[in-house]
Amino acid sequence: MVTLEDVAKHAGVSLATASRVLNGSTRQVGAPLRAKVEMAAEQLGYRANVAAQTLARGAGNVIGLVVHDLVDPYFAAIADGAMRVAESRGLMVMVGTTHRDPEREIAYVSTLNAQRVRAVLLTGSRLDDVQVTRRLRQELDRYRESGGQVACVGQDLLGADTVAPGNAEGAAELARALAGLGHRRFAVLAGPAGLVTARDRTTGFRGALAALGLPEPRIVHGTFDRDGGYAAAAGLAEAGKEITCVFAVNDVMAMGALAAFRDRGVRVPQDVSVAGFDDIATLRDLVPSLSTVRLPLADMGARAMELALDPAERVRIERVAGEVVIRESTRRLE
Amino acid sequence: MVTLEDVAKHAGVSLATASRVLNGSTRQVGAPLRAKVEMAAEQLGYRANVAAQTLARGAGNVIGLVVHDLVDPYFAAIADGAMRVAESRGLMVMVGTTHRDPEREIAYVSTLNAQRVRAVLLTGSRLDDVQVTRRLRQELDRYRESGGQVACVGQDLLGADTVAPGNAEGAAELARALAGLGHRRFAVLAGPAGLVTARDRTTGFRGALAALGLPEPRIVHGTFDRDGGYAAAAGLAEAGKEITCVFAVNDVMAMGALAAFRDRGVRVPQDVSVAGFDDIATLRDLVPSLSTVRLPLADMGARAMELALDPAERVRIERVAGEVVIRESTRRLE
DNA sequence: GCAGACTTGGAAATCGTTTTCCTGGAGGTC
DNA sequence: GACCTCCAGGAAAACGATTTCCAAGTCTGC
Repeated sequence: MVTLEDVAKHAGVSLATASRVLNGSTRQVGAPLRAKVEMAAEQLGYRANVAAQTLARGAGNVIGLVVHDLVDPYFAAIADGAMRVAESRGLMVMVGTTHRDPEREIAYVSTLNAQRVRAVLLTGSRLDDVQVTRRLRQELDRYRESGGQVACVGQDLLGADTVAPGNAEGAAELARALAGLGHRRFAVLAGPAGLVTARDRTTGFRGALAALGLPEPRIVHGTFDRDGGYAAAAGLAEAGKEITCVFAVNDVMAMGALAAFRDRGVRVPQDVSVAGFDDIATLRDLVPSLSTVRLPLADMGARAMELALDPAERVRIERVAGEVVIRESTRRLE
Repeated sequence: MVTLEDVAKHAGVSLATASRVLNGSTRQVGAPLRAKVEMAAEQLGYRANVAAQTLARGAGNVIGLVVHDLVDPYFAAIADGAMRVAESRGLMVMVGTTHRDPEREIAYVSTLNAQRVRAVLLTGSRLDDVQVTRRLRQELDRYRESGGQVACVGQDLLGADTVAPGNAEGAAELARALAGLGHRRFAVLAGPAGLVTARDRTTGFRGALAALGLPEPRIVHGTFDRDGGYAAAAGLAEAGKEITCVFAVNDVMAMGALAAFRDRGVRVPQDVSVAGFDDIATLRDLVPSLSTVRLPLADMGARAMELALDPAERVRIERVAGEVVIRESTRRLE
């Protein structure tokens, strides 16, 4: 293991000079010495020890990123956007996946704190659990006290810079668009009861329907993933036929719903319309193509990273509006 | 920032004792002191400084993971498997995305070396470029000299532990299966010319056809992603009609091909059969469902992580066989 | 009751950098 | 030419842990 001292010795200069040459400093070093140090470093194959640098400088160049599930394209897209920004600034990203376990999320913040990462990005929906949220906030506060930055993608529940998608508003606008197509009797595949994102989308949707004087939609809970959408839609297909339009609170669930209907011979959109939320890129080629609310996921991730990297006095909440996109999976009722 | 010294002082013990209590050690500490230290740490909200630990111990608990593109479900699945193993051992994962730029890959190895990560996992296809491969190997050697472990998912080109999917064999078996369905005139959406994975799958497929005495398939190059599949299939649809089966060298390209055919009124599988490779989970709900070669991606990622974490004397190459899965996108010719 | 073995606690060296001082020489001004 | 400023270079003190070595007890066995 070749250290800076080896390089300095080999170049015949002091440790300080070698450090100044190799790892950026405000101080100047004369050209001849500079050249000697660079030569020596090259010859010996010197690689700075980041742990030592982090210790000495008191701050590293690593960012912590916490997601629920990397395989979910929603998180993959956000992570991708965030990582591009980090890369462009020469920072490494440390990723933790919670698999939707809030305890793991708290544990990750603690670990990332120990790693003295420069900032932590928390992405994904919070649970509607005061206890857990409180403990998470506590852990975050501890991290901030030691100089860390925090940013979120999702709900503004943690007192940190947040990129907040307009879940309720987007869902409401979707509801109005679907009502505009003539739909009256809806079902909502609402995901888990305790998940704030799912709840916001559900209530936004219901609220808009109520404002239009339309009947209450049928609410079906389930998991927030493809299988949850499948199961919920399957239950629906068995039960009543009077529903003309199903809103799944995310695209992946909508994909599951599509599969469930297909397996049961229910045609989409002829027999029932289906809409999702997120506009996941990987799912654009589904047949029928999915009506949904588009969220600029990569941009949201990128923006959150920027917020974390360029701290401000005040807590900043940036709202991101979703854009309703009507495609083939929802039809106009005559 | 509360340090171990603060804790020790607060508990009225020495630094050494505090260290032994809080951060695992072989040495015992008496119950009363132990309790005092734990109390103090709790009260002060002590979080160990990993940079300092890494420096003192000479080895950190971070793993480096290099992927080409996190949004590509292929890499997401591998990364997920790898990260689960890392998590189960209490290790953090630092992720770098190359966006298919081999220079970035080399740069990442260098950065991860500087970070003194315990192991580096390189996933994804190598390019068929001797220069780049040589330089990457050089960087890896430098990393290994300083005690790092390396493992790959993909081709065995780097002299490191490798989990190697049977690309050629899987493609060959797929070719035989498709021939068994009565197909004779094939096209291969072969991806980029220089990409080893793409090349292996293409040559495996061609080889099997040749062995069966079937005519040469038509080879169309393009990018390795959805749009590449779309463009290649689009070109194909314009040109000849005599082709009855199209093999896209990965599922994402096959999805693009499906879309291209659909847009042009070419029915799959009635007019043309389509097969892919990988069996991406997110794509299981495509219509028609995709015939493909299943690769246990998450397991491969997990296995590579295990190889990296449990080093051996000899370089280990583990071959993973793909399993042909025939679904709806390929039909039997009568 | 005592030699030897084992255990527990602490002082201090160490890990590889950065950075603060300090020093001596060069350059500029009057 | 004296004085002041500026600057390149080096010695040494952090940074926050771990770990080696040493000293002082505490057991054990006879």
